[in-house]
Amino acid sequence: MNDSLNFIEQIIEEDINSGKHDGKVLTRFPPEPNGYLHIGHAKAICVNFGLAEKYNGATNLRFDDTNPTTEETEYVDNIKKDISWLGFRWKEELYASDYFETLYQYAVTLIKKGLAYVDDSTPEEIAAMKGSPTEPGTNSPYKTRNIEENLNLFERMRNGEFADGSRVLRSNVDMSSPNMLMRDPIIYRIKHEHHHRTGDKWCIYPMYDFAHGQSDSIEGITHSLCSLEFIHHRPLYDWFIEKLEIFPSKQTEFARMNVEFMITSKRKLLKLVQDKYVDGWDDPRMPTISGMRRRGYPPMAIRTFCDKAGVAKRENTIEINLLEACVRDELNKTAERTMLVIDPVKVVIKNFPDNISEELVMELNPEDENSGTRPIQFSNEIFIEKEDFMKDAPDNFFRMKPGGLVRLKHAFIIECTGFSENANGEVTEIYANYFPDSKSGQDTSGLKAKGTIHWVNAKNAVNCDVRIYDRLFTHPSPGEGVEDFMEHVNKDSMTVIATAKMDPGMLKYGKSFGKQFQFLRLGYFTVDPDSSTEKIVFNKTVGLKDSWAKEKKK
RNA sequence: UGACCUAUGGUGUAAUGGUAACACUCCGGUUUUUGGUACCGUCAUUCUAGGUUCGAGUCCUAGUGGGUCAACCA
Repeated sequence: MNDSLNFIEQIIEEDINSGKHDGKVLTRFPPEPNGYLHIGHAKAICVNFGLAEKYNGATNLRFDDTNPTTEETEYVDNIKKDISWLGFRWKEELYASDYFETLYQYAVTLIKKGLAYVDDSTPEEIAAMKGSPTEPGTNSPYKTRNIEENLNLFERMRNGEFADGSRVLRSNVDMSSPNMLMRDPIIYRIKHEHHHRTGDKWCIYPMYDFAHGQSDSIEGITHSLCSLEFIHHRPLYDWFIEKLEIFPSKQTEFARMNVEFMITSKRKLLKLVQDKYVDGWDDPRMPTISGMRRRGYPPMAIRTFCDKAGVAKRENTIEINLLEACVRDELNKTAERTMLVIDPVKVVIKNFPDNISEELVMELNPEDENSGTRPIQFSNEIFIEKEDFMKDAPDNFFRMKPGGLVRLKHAFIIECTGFSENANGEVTEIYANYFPDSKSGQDTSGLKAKGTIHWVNAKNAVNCDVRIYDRLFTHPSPGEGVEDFMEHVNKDSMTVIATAKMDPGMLKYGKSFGKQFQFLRLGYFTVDPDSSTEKIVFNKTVGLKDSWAKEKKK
């Protein structure tokens, strides 16, 4: 597809070429099971799984569950569902908590080497001794505690003899390091908490820095890919591997992907849900994977998007245009076409016989020769889109206008002969004549219609709900330049339309959640789980490009 | 008064010391029974100052801008 390599691919190829790890590539995706996956995670998933796939390697799914107070099994299931939906398969499903005993022994090893000590200081004291980015820290009075005492104390920590927060195990590195993370970081803390997997077996839990890299090493992860914010952790990551003399996994950092009009902060997302600005984590406006799924974004479109966004180390904000282009591109190839009228007005075709209907043929997807067709019924009363008719139309308006010709998609050319309107000047009904010899596919009329519009047979049309979504935020970088990001929430991000008309044959898709359609000339839509076989609810995924909208502005 | 990362069109990513390119957007056009798709075209780019070199977007130094780091979170 593209023969230029990103910087991680270059590293991997160098490693393969030099015979490192026998040319094997093993990556990992390490979510903490305390929230829902979002577009940013999708990027990390694509990078980790994608690279492994490209280099004939594999990827472990490892839940980073070292903090029992925030983690739940419910999230584990959703995370697995999201990754699978994106189309990736992990080699092994693992948990950092699987390694608690090994990690404990690693800590003992460190203590025995004089590289870790039990600190009785309070959290406040430890913070004070940390120093600041510009000032070195100071040594804890417990830093010189002897090995025997440390071993004894650490064992008693494990045995539950001490209260939460009363003691910690710290690594013995360097309190004067310019890297704050090297200033004797805490590696074990006491938490008398129930863990979602280990239950009440443990009351001490390792910190991220003493779990993540070690887990990588235990699994034999060759390339541990993470976001840039962890770059300061790398010296520590390497330090533990060196001192513990364990498998040398290598951490490589790349920049997180930001997307215009989207937020990925767990706290902010939660606020939107709790304050009911959206209808749950899978609301189609949410940047969560479950939200995008419900919105109708195809998994392949999300993967293509992440690929096209690229991998590098600088701050970036990807235009939402690119995501929507990927979605359209995918759906154009795959979505079944049908006609639906969102804002209907009736057209009466005066020279078409009443009480009969004519069966016409509609192609399911012009981009796919094998997609087939479906029959549709034409009669003397149809609905068209209100905005496809203009009383006083300019020359560049190619749709329906008095005295003008227009093609009804898959049907006939009609000529508008008049209309009626109410006291407010709103058009209530339109009149037309059709040309029997202008039928789609067998047109012998010689007539030319500049425009083609979609329609629905009014004689048997049924109502459905259509939910139209707009951006969740009014600013491409929500929260920028204002005190509270909520100031940028778009209050009109969802419009529910209950007047839409469709062919009754569509009712059979009432339980086909996620089924995708292109409503001709309107956009891509998908069946929402709120649907039933009595009443379908469609979510608008994304509109078609609309060059008429641009033309109108001129 | 620290350390680390980073700087290429509007956006993102390439160019691995040798003609700055690709995608999306924008704008214009061709085709079209979706004002969609497809196709073609236009505009537009190396933060600044020094240095090394026959030659620097690339290497070096300094500056400037942006980002990150002081949770018993991950």
